[in-house]
Amino acid sequence: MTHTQLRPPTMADVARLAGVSHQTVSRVLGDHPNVREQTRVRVLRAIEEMGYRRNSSARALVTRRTRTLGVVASDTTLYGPASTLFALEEAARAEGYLALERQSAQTVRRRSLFGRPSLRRLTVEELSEALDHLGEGGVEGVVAIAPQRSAVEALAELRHPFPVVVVGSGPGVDIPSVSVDQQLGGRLATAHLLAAGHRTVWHLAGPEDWQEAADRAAGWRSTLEAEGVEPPMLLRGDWSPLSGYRAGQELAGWVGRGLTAVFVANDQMALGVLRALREAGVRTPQDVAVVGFDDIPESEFFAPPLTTVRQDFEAVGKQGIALLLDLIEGRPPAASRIAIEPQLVVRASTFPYTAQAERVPL
Amino acid sequence: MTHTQLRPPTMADVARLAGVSHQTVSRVLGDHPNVREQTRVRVLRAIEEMGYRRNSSARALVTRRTRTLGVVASDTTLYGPASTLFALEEAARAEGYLALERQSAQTVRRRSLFGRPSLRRLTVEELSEALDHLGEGGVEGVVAIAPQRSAVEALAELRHPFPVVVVGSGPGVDIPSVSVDQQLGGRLATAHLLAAGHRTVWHLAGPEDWQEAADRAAGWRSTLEAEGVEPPMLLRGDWSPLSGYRAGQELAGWVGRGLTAVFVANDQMALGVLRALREAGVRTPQDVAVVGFDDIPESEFFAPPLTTVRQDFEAVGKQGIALLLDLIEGRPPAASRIAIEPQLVVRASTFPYTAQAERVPL
DNA sequence: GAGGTCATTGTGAGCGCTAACAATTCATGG
DNA sequence: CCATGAATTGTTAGCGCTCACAATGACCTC
Repeated sequence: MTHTQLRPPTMADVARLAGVSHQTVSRVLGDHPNVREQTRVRVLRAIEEMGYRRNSSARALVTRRTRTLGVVASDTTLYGPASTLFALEEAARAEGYLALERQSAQTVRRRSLFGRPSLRRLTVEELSEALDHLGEGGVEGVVAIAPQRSAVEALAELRHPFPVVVVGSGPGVDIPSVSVDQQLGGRLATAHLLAAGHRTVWHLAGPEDWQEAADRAAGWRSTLEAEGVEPPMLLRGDWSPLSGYRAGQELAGWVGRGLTAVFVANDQMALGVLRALREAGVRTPQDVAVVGFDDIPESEFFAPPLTTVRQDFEAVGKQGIALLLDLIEGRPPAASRIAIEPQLVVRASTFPYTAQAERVPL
Repeated sequence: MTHTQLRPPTMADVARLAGVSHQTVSRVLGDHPNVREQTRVRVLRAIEEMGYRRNSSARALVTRRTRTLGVVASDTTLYGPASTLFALEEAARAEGYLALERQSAQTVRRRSLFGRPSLRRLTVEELSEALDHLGEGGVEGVVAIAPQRSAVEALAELRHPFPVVVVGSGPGVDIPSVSVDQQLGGRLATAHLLAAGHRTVWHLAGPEDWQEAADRAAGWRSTLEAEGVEPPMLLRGDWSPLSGYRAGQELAGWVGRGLTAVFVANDQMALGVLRALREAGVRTPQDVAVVGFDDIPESEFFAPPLTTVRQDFEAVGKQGIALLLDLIEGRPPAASRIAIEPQLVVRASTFPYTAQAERVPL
């Protein structure tokens, strides 16, 4: 047992031991300039000797600053939200803040009967309760990792005594936000496939309610339309490998009937698609090229290694915290809608960009 | 903008509006029994009207309770630590606590040159700083997700004014801990392969410093030795798919020379092994059976689907928080070394248990 | 040597809340 | 009708800290 149950020493105790007033101790701790070196050393020694630490509650009470930020997240078992969360904590720490985490959905069972937790919509009540909870924890502001449109809308309705920034959801309701430019990602993926010679590109999208899913699909659609190509039927999954597998089985049925390339809205579903195609005797990329989204650490080792779109979560975290701090400090924020550029990572699941430069437009 | 910059109302403000004393307001908020219903309603209405929230710092100052727990983690991009973190937050919330998160390693770049962040050892200084930081955030206790032996040792040395519980590291230094029984996991995996008819089982272990890696290897070794089998050369990786890929290339060279089964210490490395074997023309499971560890959501969709060992992180989180709270409240903990049982999940990367029941002992 | 300036230290108040105790009200029974 | 005790409400004193201001003393300047 390396901790004691005794009441911890106070500033006054330290002051007494050092033979100064409590205010001088406070000054030393606050790096106040006008303290004689000799006094400073004496105080520091006393602090060391007693193992003194300032009481954060007392400080927060008088300064009205807790130096704590809240993070609300829903399904943090997904790669994107999880990566964002860690980037946020890191950025907050760099700014001298602590991160209070709070998942807003109730127990997310690790996997349902067949491989994946079911995605839950965030209700207004859940979000409201989460914000209240964080508020009672004394946060000065909150970053919400809210990729679902419904969540952002709920956030816009809610009243709270601190600023809130949304990350992970693109333009939508009028809330300060930071996100990766998902439409651009969709365009990059689709254009890559078209440039490799494919006449058209199919798309397996994410859940309807997710802003990111909608944006990726919009990027896909606009790229096709700009080339005068009628977008084929859109498939939907729930981000899970299993849903990708099922969609892949369906896609396999279209091979030979115009399907040669698929843009899948995330890497996990792409994994399922790859497996379904393989089981159906369809080769990747010879018969069907596949592009994913996210660039999870595993995708480089899929069979075959997956071409995908990488998102810079670190940048999202940094910008999100920067924006939130601007709001907290009352500074005019540099921008209240920040978009980060994604990046295409080409691997073996598509033909290299240069291999079939000849493209046949319709 | 849904927040105001005005000074928030205090209990006294509410009391004035409701025509009672601030203490009565406090009583209402604290669900104190002896408050007349009529008064209660009046106070509640005033609270509602002013949008009043209790000041957590003031409460914490006088009650000496912050209802906040800290979590230190190092590499939270790995599946295990990440899952544990979320389980901890959930369990803490269920007990009415908030979770203050703090990563102890500095910036973990998402991926180094070739696919993975490098694993960092936690130094005593880093851990010490992390605990200090959390301490200044007012935590009542800390859960450390510390799978590295060096981290646990550092923790044992450190002096801190609150209880600390370690999760994810098995028995070792004398610190209260909760973890999955990794040795049992190693035994399950190895016994499964032996029972399927393999003469021996190779092992690709995790990094040397990781307690989990050591325990899994120990379970593997003891199972072989109990059967009178001399354990083959042990390979090491760093948990990443890339390191698995490299080890897989080496393993492929041993096929035909007694290698028919491999137990890989985590699923990500197993993914790399599978790819290397495939590229070398080695079939799984016909030529070489592979077992992983962790049961990440993707492993069901690997090529082939991976037999692996599932860990119950939710249980780890619950037990970890329960143990920490016992310590905080000064209750005698039920047990200060808790082990959770892992579970074998059989898939196509090994022959089903029943397929080759005939086992030929040496 | 009086007056001024600066560096250094101390004093007092009060942040918003809860806990302990004091005061008031109300119903009841003798 | 008044004592008696329970129910209800109010009063007071800090929790440990920072802020504003006051006090002290050393050192100049003319």
